[in-house]
Amino acid sequence: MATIRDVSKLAGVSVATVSRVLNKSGYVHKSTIEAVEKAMQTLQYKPSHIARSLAGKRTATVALIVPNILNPFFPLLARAIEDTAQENGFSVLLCNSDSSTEKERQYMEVLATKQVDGLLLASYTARPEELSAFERDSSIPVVLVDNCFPGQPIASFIARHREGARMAVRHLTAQGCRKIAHISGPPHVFAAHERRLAYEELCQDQPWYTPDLIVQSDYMISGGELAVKQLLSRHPDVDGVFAGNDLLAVGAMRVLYAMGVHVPGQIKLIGFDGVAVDYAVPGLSTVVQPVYEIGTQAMRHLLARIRGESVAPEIREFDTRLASAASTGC
Amino acid sequence: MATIRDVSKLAGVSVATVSRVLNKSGYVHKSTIEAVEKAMQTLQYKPSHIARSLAGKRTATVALIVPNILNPFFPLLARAIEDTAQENGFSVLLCNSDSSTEKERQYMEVLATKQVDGLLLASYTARPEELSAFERDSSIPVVLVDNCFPGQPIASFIARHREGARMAVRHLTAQGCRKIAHISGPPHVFAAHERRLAYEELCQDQPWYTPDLIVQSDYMISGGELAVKQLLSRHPDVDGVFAGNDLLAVGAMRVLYAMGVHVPGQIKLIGFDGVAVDYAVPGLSTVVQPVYEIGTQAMRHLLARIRGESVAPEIREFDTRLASAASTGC
DNA sequence: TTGAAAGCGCTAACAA
DNA sequence: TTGTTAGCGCTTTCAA
Repeated sequence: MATIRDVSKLAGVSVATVSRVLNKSGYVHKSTIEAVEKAMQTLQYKPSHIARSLAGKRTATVALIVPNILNPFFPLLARAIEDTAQENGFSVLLCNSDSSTEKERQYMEVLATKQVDGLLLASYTARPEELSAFERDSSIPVVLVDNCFPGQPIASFIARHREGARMAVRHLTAQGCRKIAHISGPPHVFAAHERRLAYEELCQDQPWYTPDLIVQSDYMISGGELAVKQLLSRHPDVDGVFAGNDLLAVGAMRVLYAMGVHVPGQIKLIGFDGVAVDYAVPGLSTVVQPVYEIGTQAMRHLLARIRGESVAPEIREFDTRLASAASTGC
Repeated sequence: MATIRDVSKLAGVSVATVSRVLNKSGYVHKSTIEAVEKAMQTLQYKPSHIARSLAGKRTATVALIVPNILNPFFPLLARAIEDTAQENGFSVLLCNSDSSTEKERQYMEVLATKQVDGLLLASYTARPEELSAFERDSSIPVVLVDNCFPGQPIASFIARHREGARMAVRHLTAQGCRKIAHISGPPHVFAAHERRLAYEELCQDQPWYTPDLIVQSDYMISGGELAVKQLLSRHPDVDGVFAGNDLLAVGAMRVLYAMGVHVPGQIKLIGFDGVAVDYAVPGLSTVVQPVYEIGTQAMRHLLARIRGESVAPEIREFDTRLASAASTGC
């Protein structure tokens, strides 16, 4: 592998000059530029990122920590982030935290010693103080995705879950549902909380409402299966289910199908996220988050921070969209 | 951030000694080890990966290039690889090639200058000579996943697709199918080719067989939708479909459902991969690849290569497993 | 068992 | 417009 020194010798200039043409910094005579570029060509010179990182301070690498890339929400997010990174000459380190604060902590420690230039974090367990401390100590900018801490100075990119959930419930009502249940996600997950609040807000004054129409679950298919069984044993007359996310909805759909309960004939079902839409048969109604857009914008913001542009750590919210399909009778 | 020099001063030893206790290399007196460790503690010392990489040659980072993390096959692979990497102190860079040789080439160039220690490649477009050349020029070991070049000295980890496909076809036959079609994947994809060969091998001598029972497609849901439409217009009497992968099967299932063709009553359907199983309603029969195992073993092999252990670049094959469900009447 | 010192390949003052 | 040089933080001979 040719080094900057080899190039400088071949071109008959100093390494500083080579560095200058490499970084297009400072003044270099046109003819020297050409000579240097020619030397680089013939030597097949490729600057070492490692050496650059040690000398300068940029690694051109960011990290993405997600709970689990197997949850279909995250591949789309990862893809958006990687695309945007790639366009800007950055690489992406992928980390799975399993929502364990311990694993998150470990990752962040390694990432700091690897000197990544920025961190995109999809976490529902991290505390805002820890994140601020990490930013301060490591001086690595952090951007939160799909979560936020209102009032804290942490950049966050998140959909308008409350509004989206309202759309879901209203849609069920509009489709004729008269007793709607909700399978909610983990309460410490901001999005899950928001969705549940929207359901309660719209339903709690209805004559048929009782608190145990809400079944709490995780965000997994198996959770949806379990939840809908519980629900039907408590309330056999439910005719609409707002599942906290698409995985829960798929789980619910599978059980209903197995039990011979017709969807949407007997029960109408709607999910949230818009990630499993293409897989479900029959089509699953859902509230679609603009995940790709969220990822792109989050990465753009992070890049701006990395470049030292002074961007405020605002909370950016994104509109959702109702996608109605067979599972609600559309 | 404390450096090795800070530690050496506080401990009253040289940086070389600190380096020795850091790497547990060479002889160090027990009492000095303790002193150094104490100094590291009080200074909260964390060695810089970057500096280590420049001095030594290890980055403790590998790259994973996949066509597209959105294809549900790859998150599972990525998860396996990342888990194994993490257990061994390695990080994983994620790259999406979109099966473009140009993007692959670009990534590999960047990865070489970033001096990743190894490359896991899921590619159906790369040529074996290029890979060998890359290994030689960059001295970065490459492991191929879900593809292989028989006869070439490139380590490969891949399922026994031919056998798996035979299971699929035999299962359809056993379930009573008397005219079986095949939706095949891209012909340049090794796995797709193998699966198709198995289908042909088992079906071409049947009285009902005609070559146009094979519809060629991509490996996407939309492809499956299109293919099954074509198929039914050509052969309305087909009663079994072996889809080249689960995405194709899901696409087929959606169209069949929409057309009012009952699955499995009128047509029995089976997929391949085992990645969308949990999403489909009703359950999709499929041939399950041990994707997690493949990823784990591939990463282990790569780690061995990185450590300089002399491992032969063999082709490792993995058994598949039939998972029968509602879509074939089980 | 320990230390001094020469790099690893590059950037960024500072001089010229 | 260009060159000299001192690092960046660590590893690794080579001597002691």
